[in-house]
Amino acid sequence: MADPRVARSRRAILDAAVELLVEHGFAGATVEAISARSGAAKTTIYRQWPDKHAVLKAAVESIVPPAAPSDTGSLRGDLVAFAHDLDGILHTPPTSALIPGLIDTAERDPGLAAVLADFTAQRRKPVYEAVARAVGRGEIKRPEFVADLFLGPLFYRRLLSREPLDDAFIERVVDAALASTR
Amino acid sequence: MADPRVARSRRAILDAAVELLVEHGFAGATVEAISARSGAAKTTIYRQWPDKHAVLKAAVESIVPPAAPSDTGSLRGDLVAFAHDLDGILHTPPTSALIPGLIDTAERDPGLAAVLADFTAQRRKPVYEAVARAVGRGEIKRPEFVADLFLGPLFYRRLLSREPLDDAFIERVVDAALASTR
DNA sequence: GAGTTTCGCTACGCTACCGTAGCGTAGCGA
DNA sequence: TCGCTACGCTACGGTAGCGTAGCGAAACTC
Repeated sequence: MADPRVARSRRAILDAAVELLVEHGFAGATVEAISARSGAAKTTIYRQWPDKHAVLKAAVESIVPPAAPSDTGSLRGDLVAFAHDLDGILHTPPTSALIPGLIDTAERDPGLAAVLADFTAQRRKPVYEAVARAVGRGEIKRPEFVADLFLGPLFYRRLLSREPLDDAFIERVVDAALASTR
Repeated sequence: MADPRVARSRRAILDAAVELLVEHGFAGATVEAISARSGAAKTTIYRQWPDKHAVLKAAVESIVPPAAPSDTGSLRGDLVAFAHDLDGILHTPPTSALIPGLIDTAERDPGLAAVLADFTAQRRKPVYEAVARAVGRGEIKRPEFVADLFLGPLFYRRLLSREPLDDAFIERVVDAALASTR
């Protein structure tokens, strides 16, 4: 029923596309380069997707990292755990190298904007859940904005100031986010 | 001595380049499009810059916004003022539309990375100065990381969560940054 | 094993863009 | 006014990339 050749070439193509996006950004991820690296013929690529845009979108979608749920019993512990998880995503490929290009492309591409929104939501969801638990425990009083206060400085370091997320910084970010909730 | 024609065409070319970067990103800012929009011939562009890359770099450099110094007497007041200034930069062209592309391009282009670093430094400098004054007044005790805690959430909203910087949010960001310094 | 489907390959047509050359013209400084 | 310089224009050569067509071969299903 299901021909394994389709899944095989599909995976090879998407893997090659992700590699090229990581190495050279959206400008360098051409159909011909994807074909050369994946070993799949250009015609095979166009048999599975209507155009280049669809290939790249599928490639990006194929690596949205799953949320990492964490319930340590305290909001502080949860946030520190999330921060370390996010540190990995922000500083190891493929996600690391893909985020800047995705943010830029999303500015003018509704389809990829949706993918980026999905990625953002994936990151915010466990934060919201941890905050909700903390509210339930009476641990904090003003839960609004916590996700922005917490995630903002972590992304800022990756995208703008280009400094690492060391433990001292993470502790401080968590402290600041928590301090304003009381 | 100085031929005004050079400055005139230079400005027309850079203005057109910025417009195209704003509208279509780096991919759409081609030399031919710049020529068409500016009214300057393609040859004139190549008389002033060695290649396309140099033109785009000059275009980006031409719009780095100046720092807005502010000294209200309290760190809180200074930060709120900076936040409103940054709100303008993050949400009105040309800077607004240029930042995502600049961040992405800087990943693989050392020249534009320097331009981005300059932009970032422009934003951080008055924050550092305000923090130094606050330390001098004995207003805060732990000045490190304040710039990240303060600027991070503001950029995060522009780039990732795409929510506006309303007054309630700005107040909260400032509160959080301040709370962790005591 | 027979029939079907997917594959890789080669070869295109087409467009967009880069960067250059040569020419005549118009604006500029002195 | 005169010489110089920057200009716009047209025309290139060359490259890269998109998406398509037709074919025989290989892999898969049943």
